[in-house]
Amino acid sequence: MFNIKTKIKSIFLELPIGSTITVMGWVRTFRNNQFISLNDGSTIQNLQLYLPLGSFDDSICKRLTTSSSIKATGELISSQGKGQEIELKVEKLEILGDSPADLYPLQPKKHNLEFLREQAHLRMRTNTFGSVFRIRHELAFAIHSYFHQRGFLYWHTPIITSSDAEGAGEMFRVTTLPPTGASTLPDGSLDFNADFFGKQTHLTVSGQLEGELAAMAFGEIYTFGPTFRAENSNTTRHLAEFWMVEPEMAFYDLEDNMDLAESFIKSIIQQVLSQGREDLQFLEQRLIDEEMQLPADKRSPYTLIQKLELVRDTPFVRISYTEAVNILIQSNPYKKKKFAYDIQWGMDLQSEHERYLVEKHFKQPVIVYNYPKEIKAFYMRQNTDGKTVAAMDILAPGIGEIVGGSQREERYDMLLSRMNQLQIPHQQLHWYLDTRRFGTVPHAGFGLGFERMVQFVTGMSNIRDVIPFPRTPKSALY
RNA sequence: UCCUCAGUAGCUCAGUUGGUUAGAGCAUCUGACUGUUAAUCAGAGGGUCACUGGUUCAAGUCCAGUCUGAGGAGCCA
Repeated sequence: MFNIKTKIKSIFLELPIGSTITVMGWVRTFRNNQFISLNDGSTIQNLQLYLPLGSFDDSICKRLTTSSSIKATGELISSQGKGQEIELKVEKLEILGDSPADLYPLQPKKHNLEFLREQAHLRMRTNTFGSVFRIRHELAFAIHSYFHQRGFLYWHTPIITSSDAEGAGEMFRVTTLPPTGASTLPDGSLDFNADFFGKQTHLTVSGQLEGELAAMAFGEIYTFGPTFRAENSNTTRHLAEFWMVEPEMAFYDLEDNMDLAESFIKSIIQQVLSQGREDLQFLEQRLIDEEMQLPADKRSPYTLIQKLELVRDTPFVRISYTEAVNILIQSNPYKKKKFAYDIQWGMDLQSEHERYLVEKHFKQPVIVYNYPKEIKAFYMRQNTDGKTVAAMDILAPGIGEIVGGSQREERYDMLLSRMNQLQIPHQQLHWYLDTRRFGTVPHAGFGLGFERMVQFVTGMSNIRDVIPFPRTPKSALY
């Protein structure tokens, strides 16, 4: 029977001094042959277990190594030591699983993140990753509750798709064809008729198009699922497998869309500020310690929590693409030719330009809207100026694009002609076009990269450190 | 994919103009100590210098290629 255990988190909340309780968890350190620092994952806080000298056999004490798992029962007392207020005076101790000290790869000291990335199966037992993944959970939960409270339907879109016309990047092929000796057509290409689905299939790169179908039935929906891109991207903000949140709303225009995105981000940040405080404080201190190494002018002006409170409390700046270009052209770095890339109306904003806007000029999240239609996707609604589409990107300090969205083109003829211009085959998307033929309505939506949001909230600089098992080019450990 | 940097003990790193048997701290192991806070003290063990080839009397060190990792860029969320 394991359900007699008390979670360490609740012990610190309730402080039931004098009562006898049982805890189970993993040993972080065993000091002075008397003190176990125990963590059970429910909180970043460790419970100190006190083993009076001589009360337990040497053969037991020797097995209290880092990451060994134990069950301990005793009385909760106030601590005589300085570092903690309470401790458990252990009367019964059972070792559930040994952890040989000469083999266990993690030491009770600071490891760098690259080493821990290679120990992905154990790194969640460290303070930093414990906090990151508890906050990841808190954010995921906050996302569901935000949409659920507003009557959005949680909509499951397919992970295996047969449409290759979504245009959101390279796709992973899904196949049961044998690696060698698969039957081919006369022209030498693979015969996908023999494949599992009788056609070529891929892992999804976006659930948006299927999300739009649901918005045309339920009004407001969101998806929250895994997404796959076979791009050879080697950066601190790209993964081959990541999680994306994609709300899609009928009867919304671009402004409604921006309002929702802003309210959504503020709400989930508020949720983490109130529910994940201890973990945020730990991560904040971690960043402060890290920044101590930097020269003063390179340090960030805010602490992690201050940054999140600022985002929660300040209205996002909203500027059109045209205004953004004007700001950039009048900026000092542009005049002094500090930008590596040129800026002209019609060109996509480069990372350095987005960073300037967000980190130097406005110093807070910025929504840029109404982009030139040439640099945006076929499904975005064309504006009356004939040059721009009703797109919007939310740019966050340190991360860049965290949300990309648009009002969708609901007019059948306009959509069809744009698809023809871009040579997108409509045969495969007849089901998508049908929504514009049968009861079409103005609608809009956006995509939020979940890991980028976790990065923003935790302050972790590499996206590989905010997902439990990162998949990147040349790397799918575990 | 491009540019830059890196790869030496389990971890973090030092290793001089190429020159004996490649070092340190932490961890580990052994012993001591005991109200500790990544406990402390003493001793011991631990190396395919990423891989392949080349230059040289001699390569951890120089050269070429490969692999892996990191940062930046592109693509994007």
